[in-house]
Formats: sequence, structure tokens, C-alpha cells
Amino acid sequence: MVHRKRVTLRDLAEHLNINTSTVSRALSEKSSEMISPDVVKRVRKAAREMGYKQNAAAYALKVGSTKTIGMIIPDLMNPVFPPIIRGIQSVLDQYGYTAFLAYSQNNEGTAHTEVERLISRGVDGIIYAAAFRKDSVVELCKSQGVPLVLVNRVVDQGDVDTVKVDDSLGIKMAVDHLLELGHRKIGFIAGPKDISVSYIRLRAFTRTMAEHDLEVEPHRIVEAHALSEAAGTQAMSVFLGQNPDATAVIASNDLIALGCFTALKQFGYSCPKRLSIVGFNNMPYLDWFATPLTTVSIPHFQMGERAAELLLKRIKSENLDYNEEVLLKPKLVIRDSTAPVIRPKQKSDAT
Amino acid sequence: MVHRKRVTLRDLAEHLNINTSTVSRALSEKSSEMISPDVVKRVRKAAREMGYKQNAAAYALKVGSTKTIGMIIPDLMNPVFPPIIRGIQSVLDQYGYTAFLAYSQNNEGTAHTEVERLISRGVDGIIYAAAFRKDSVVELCKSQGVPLVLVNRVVDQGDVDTVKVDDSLGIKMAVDHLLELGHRKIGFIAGPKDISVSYIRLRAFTRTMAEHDLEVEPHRIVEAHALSEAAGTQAMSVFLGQNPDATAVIASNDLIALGCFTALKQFGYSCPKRLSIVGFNNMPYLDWFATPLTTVSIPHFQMGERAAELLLKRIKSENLDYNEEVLLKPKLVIRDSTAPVIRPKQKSDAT
DNA sequence: TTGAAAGCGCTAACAT
DNA sequence: ATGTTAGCGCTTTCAA
Repeated sequence: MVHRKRVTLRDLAEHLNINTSTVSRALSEKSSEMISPDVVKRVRKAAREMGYKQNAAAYALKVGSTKTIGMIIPDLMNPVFPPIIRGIQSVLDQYGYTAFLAYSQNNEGTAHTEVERLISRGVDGIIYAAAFRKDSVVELCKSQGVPLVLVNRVVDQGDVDTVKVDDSLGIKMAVDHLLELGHRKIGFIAGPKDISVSYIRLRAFTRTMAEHDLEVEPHRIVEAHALSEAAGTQAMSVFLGQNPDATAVIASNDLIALGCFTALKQFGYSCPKRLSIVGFNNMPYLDWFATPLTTVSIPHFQMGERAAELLLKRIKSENLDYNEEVLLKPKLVIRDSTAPVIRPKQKSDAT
Repeated sequence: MVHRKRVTLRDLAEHLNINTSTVSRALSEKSSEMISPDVVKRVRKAAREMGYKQNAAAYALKVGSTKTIGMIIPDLMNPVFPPIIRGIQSVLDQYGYTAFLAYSQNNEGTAHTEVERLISRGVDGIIYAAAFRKDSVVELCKSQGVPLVLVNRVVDQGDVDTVKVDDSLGIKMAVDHLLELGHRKIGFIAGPKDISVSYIRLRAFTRTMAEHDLEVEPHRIVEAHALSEAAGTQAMSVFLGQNPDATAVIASNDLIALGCFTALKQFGYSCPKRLSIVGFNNMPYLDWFATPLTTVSIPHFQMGERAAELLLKRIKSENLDYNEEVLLKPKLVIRDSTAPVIRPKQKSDAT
């Protein structure tokens, strides 16, 4: 009993001996009011029985809205993104919207291509979580008149809606925590500085240190070539080579922090005994780790929700003059990868 | 410079003083052959310059194919699914297909609703990873003539394309491993038995044990109410209460295995000293855990790839008579949660 | 090689 | 309250 053909409005209309427009109106929540209750009932019954499903393509072509949005993230494998996606979808669902998922692979060109595909698909808007500090996607969306919301990462230009976490505050919390534990020789394993979060976090690090009259010498900072575990290992090896005296490092994100552990092990050092490590993001399952990572927790799910809300708002009324920036607060989660500094016995402070 | 209106074929046609059909043909890879090279070049140039993007809705309405498929998984937060999704998308991308992502929440009703939404969206096919042993989604797709491929989980009916891992073999590997380590009093923390994988894995357990002339008494098996950490903890507590003598358990998946650890800790027992634990799935980051979990590894990414290939094949030629079942091989990954059984000193074997 | 025209399924003026 | 009709943007048959 395989229907090869989908049931259309006309099928229903012919079946009921009424006009397609009547059927259309009877089925629509809004305009069913202008149809006699009896007809509405009969139409809906027939629709159910015959298995009618609205043809989204026809609707989109007619009305101009696909009730569809696009999400672009760097990589699904990064555990940060699943909860963000869920957050987005949880509000989308409430409004009958559906989302396409695309990946930038942390590559601006790829992102650009994906946006073009999404636009061709007719998405009503785009949520983008992969902006470089300068990013052509913003231009593209603007020129095509497609509403855009940035989530988690931002661009240098100011005129775009954004939902992000207060990275600077997060880093400040991490630094303060380490300082309280007595650390002074603190390093920073940064992410690529063309990625906005990397840049912001690094700047927050030096600034916070400066506020405590602690100057950060250049060799205390090493830049990983990606926000990944492997890149973290590599960068941390370099760091340890040039910082035998460091007692703590802050990593630009958890994945890099994991890489730091690996490098530490290769050097035969232990954490937190020899060196404390702080991450960023609070990825899932950290509590289970051999050395549970102290990290800055950010409200992923909520970020997704807010981004979706913002986008939907923008889609409804596109001629809002001002852009919004939603700033969410991070939290420090203290686990076992940070400990009080162990001072070498009675070593003079003055060199 | 905000275009509120998208550039259409007609815009191009008018701009170039030719017919829309010529433009359409010039733009299409297939039919551009019948157009003079010169015109093709001019059309494509204009398209690029004016920012023309095909209207997917119009195309879909005309041609009947949206070049779109739907994926339905239980939950994005379960770390098993991201790699499967990536696998699917990696082959979809090559054929210009895009995927919608929907969730069943392990609830058949939800899955059913989502499938209806996807069908309304006009998807050319569906990949479904959430089948209960009996599942109305299969019927629904069949009745609507929508190609369907099941991934990872299966239904009792046989007439549907499926990509799955050889769960029975995986469990057999786990059992054999424990037997080699000297374990005999082995328990099984099953998942809900209306979920296909749970059922299959449990059956494989008792069968493998039987092959070794080991009878599994009923109290050795406890069923968790979900394939989740919390459910695992609960089930394992029950198990430990009624099996003080057990030396090993196999969990229906890794999440349940994690729950087992928690329960074990609550009882003041240690793993693997007092009790060995084996999981299933090899979720990410297990190597980092305090007690790295021995588990059955399955090729998630590859499963996704194969599922997508199968679906695309089915979409191309829907009247294939026979269904395919792709069976992938699992691998046992031995880590630290399993160890040789410690026999109580010189206790007589005979009771 | 190109043009003309129909029509995919739907909604929304505009009639009645 | 319901019917008529046009048209969204595209592909494709048929004609030239």
C-alpha cells in the first residue's frame, strides 16, 4: 500500500467537492475562523484520514518564508556545541521552525560556502558560531538581507546581533583563583589569535594580571594553532621548555587543557602537584577524569536559547535599528587540577 | 545596500534579454550543453555578479525532490550520535544533500510527530536511529512512500534497510574477555528491553554464557529504565544488593557503565579490584577517566556513512525489491576497568 | 540553439 | 461563508 504520490489540497478538495481555497483556509489555524465550523471539521477529518501533509516547498514559494534557519558551527565533535544546538532547537521547536546544521571546520571559506548553500535553501535566518575576528559571512548575510545572529564567537565589527559569554570575566575568575592559591608564575596557552574567543581570553589574561601588578613576560604565552587537544599538547611542550619555573597555566579552552596534561606527562611532571591547570568551557564528563579539570563553565544551552530567540525576533521585524548583544555570565568550577603553589623551601624572593 | 529581494531567474533573463528557460539551462550542469558556450558564459557571469542563488523551494516544487533528508536520533547529548551524524553528512555533502536533525527523546510518539514534520518538509528520505523493537515510524514511512534507513537500532520487522553493528559479537567479545580473566559470576546491566540494542545485547549475553556452560541466574540481570547514567546507577545499586558475590558486570552501554561506577562507589567497592566493568560504544574521552573503561568500540562514523549511502541508493531507485542489512564489526578496547578475578584464598569450589 | 508556455501545490486578494 | 483566480520561481515539453 505504497502511496507514491503525496496527498494535495486539491485531492482533498475534490474528495469533498469544495474548493482548494476553502480546504486551505479550513486547515490553517488563522483563517479557519472564516469557515463554517462544520466544513472545518469535515476538512480536518478528511485530511487526517487521507494523510494530507502540507507541502513545505509550495508554502515557502508562495509565502516567502521557509520556517527554516541555518546553524553553522565549527565542528560537532567539539563537545561545546551539542548543548548549544539543543538550546537553539528547543526554542525553534516552539515556533514551528526547523534548523539545518552546517560546519565551518574553523575555515572561513568553508563557512562562506555553507552560508551560500543555506541561503539557496531559503533559510529565514542564520545562527553562526564560527566567526573569525574578521569574517566575510557577516558581509554576505548583510548583502543578501538574511538575518544573522552570532553565538559564542564574535567579530570585530559591532553591528550584528550577538550572544556570548563574558569571556573576560571568566578569565578573571581563573586568574583570581590561581592568585589566591599563591601562584605568580602563571602561563597562558592561547588559541589562534584570529579566532575571537582566543583573542579576548588572552587579552583578559594579561589585563587581569596587570591589575594585580603582575607583568606577563612574552615567554609565558604560547599560542596553539587550533582549539584542539593536539594543538594544546604541542603548545604546552613549547611552554614547558621555556618555562621550567611556571607553577600554573590557563588554557584557552578545555581541549587545549587536555593537551596540556599530555605534554605535562611527557615531561614527567604531575598536575596539580607540580603545575596547576585551568580550562575553559566545562565540557561534559570532566568529573570522571583522572584529574578532574578546574574550568570556567559557560551556559551552553542557554546561549543557544537566547540566540534562537534573538534570531526569531529579528526575523519578525527586520528593520530594528539597533543591534543587541546578550552577555551571559560564566562560573568557575573548581576541581582537582588546581592546588596551592608549593614554594621551594626558603628560596629568597629576590633574584 | 540591503537586497530585500532575492535575484531570480527572471531578473537574470531580463537583464540579459533572453528567456528564463535559456538562463535555467545555462545554469544547469546537465542542460548547459544544449546552449551555446557564449551564452552559457554570459549567463554564469551575470549570475555571479548579481548574486543569483537558486530558489530551493521553487526547484523542489517543480522537480519533486528537495535534496533534503531527515535524521532522527534519540538525543544529541548522547556522545554516540555526533560521529554518526558527521558520517552521514560527509557523504550527503558529496551529493548536494542537506540534512534536518530531529530528536525522538527515546519516545516513539515524539519520533512519529517528527517524522510527520520531516515528511511535510518534503525530505527525500529518512535515517532513523531510534527504533523501538516495534515502531510505528517504519509503517508511517512505508505508507507515505518515504525511503527509510535504520541506523544502529533496528526493528523486529525485517523488511527495512538497516545499518548496524554486530552487537552480539560485541557482547561475545566482552564475555570472552571476562572469562579469560577468570570471572564466572558475571552480571549484566541491561537497557530497557523495548529498545532493540538492549534486547539484542542481553540475549547475546545469556547465549554466550550458555555456550560456555554457564547458566545465568535471573538475579544476575537487572534492567535499567533508560540507556543513561542515572538509570545505570539505580540499576547497579539493585544489582549489588542482590549480588554480593559478583566479580564483573557488563553494561548495555557506556553511560550505564558510568552509572555502575557511581553505584559501586556508594557501596564502597572499587573497580577493577572488587569488580570489573565493561561498557559498550567507546564514547569519547574514556582514556582520560580515573578508571579508563574497557568497552566495545563501534565504528560510529562509518555507520553514518553507510547509512547515508544506502539511503541515497534507495532514493535513486526506489523499486529495489530486497532490503539490505549492513553489518559492521565491533572491536573490544581493553582498558583498566577489567582485571583478573581475585579468588578468595582457598575456598572450596563445591558448595 | 532558443523561446513560449504549462504547471508543481499553495495562499490570498478579489469576487460572489 | 465559499468560489475564482493569479502567481510565487523554477524546469521542461513542445514548437520554432
